[in-house]
Amino acid sequence: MADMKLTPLQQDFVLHFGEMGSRWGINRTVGQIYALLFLSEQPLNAEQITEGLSISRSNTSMGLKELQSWELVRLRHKQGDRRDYFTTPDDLWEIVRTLVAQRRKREIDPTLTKLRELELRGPQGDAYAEARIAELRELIEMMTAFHDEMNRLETERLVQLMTMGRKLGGLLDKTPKLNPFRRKTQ
Amino acid sequence: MADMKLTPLQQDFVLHFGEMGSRWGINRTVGQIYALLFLSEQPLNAEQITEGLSISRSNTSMGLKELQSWELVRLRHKQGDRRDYFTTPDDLWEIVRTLVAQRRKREIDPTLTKLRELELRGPQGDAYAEARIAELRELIEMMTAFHDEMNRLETERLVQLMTMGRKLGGLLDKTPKLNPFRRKTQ
DNA sequence: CATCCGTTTCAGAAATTTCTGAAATGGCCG
DNA sequence: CGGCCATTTCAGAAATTTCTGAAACGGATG
Repeated sequence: MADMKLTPLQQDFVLHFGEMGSRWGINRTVGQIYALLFLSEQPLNAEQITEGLSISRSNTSMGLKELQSWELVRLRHKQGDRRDYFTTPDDLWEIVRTLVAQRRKREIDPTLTKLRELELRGPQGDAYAEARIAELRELIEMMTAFHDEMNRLETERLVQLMTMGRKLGGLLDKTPKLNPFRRKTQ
Repeated sequence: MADMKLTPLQQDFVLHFGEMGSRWGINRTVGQIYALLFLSEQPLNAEQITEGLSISRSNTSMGLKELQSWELVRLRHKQGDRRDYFTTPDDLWEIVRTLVAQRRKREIDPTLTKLRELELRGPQGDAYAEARIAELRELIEMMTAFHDEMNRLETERLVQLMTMGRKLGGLLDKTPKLNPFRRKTQ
């Protein structure tokens, strides 16, 4: 663990996460740091990450700060060593929960706030736009409420729900019911 | 509809979508074009969008191309007018389905492919990393299978499921069952 | 309080992404 | 075919984001 040469497997995984970073809304370095920590059994310190990824020390520092702001990374300490060591949670479901929660916070919540703010202005004479905005707000509220529910489930129940497969549809009452989100025209 | 002055409501909504664009993995212009189309009862042509958003004609063209590649926008034609007109679907659920499908295609599927590729190499002597990769692949497979299931449901059933609230947990069998994704240690 | 060691900040450099105007393309019509 | 109109392409300009090295910071220790 001293010289931090990556195995070909780590190398490949890390590079992939780096490339995907931009699609995931993080930058390459942040993706690579996360990937490296994800595959490391032992916590790593900033120096090891810097060396492993051949990036600058300050870049590592910024990347770690970013990952901490996402709460995707844990800080650890070792006896008699004042450097910071980092890991990712062992439990993948916990990672997913964090990821979803953070994306919601950054990608959804600000828009929900904005939509509510727009509605507070009351009718402005553009009935279509106003209806469209209200409809979007309702949809987002429904989805976030559902997310809250799923989040409340213990992991075990969640896995149970997700692995139900075809049985899912069967659980639901098939009585015809009006769908508030379907429009009359197209 | 001729001179495309935006109302304050449209203006504000469009600017918000522009700002959020970067968080959503699209650029400002693309976000703005989508927002404008979303609030427009009538389909708009490229010229109207260009004018409404005060951007260049070529930027509009590129933005529309991008939105078409996401399948988030529909092409329409008017009698005796050979310009292309664009709209967003009336049905918000359809928009959400498209969005989720596209994000999965761009953000998840390539990684799933990569993970499988890494596993095909067989044991390389880094048991921890190999286990971690396998675990991640299994998790992603479970989630995509679940997505496929949800996607199969008609909108009405989906809404029914999402609005179940607390009853969700109650539906599930509470018999203790081993969770294949929880690790022994932390 | 001076030094050591690890971390963070920050201004500018480098890289990347976005945007524009001009030119090219493509199809329709007379 | 030649002109017209809408759209796309593309090379360079502009804007934004990422990355680096150097300096500042902070806190433990002798």
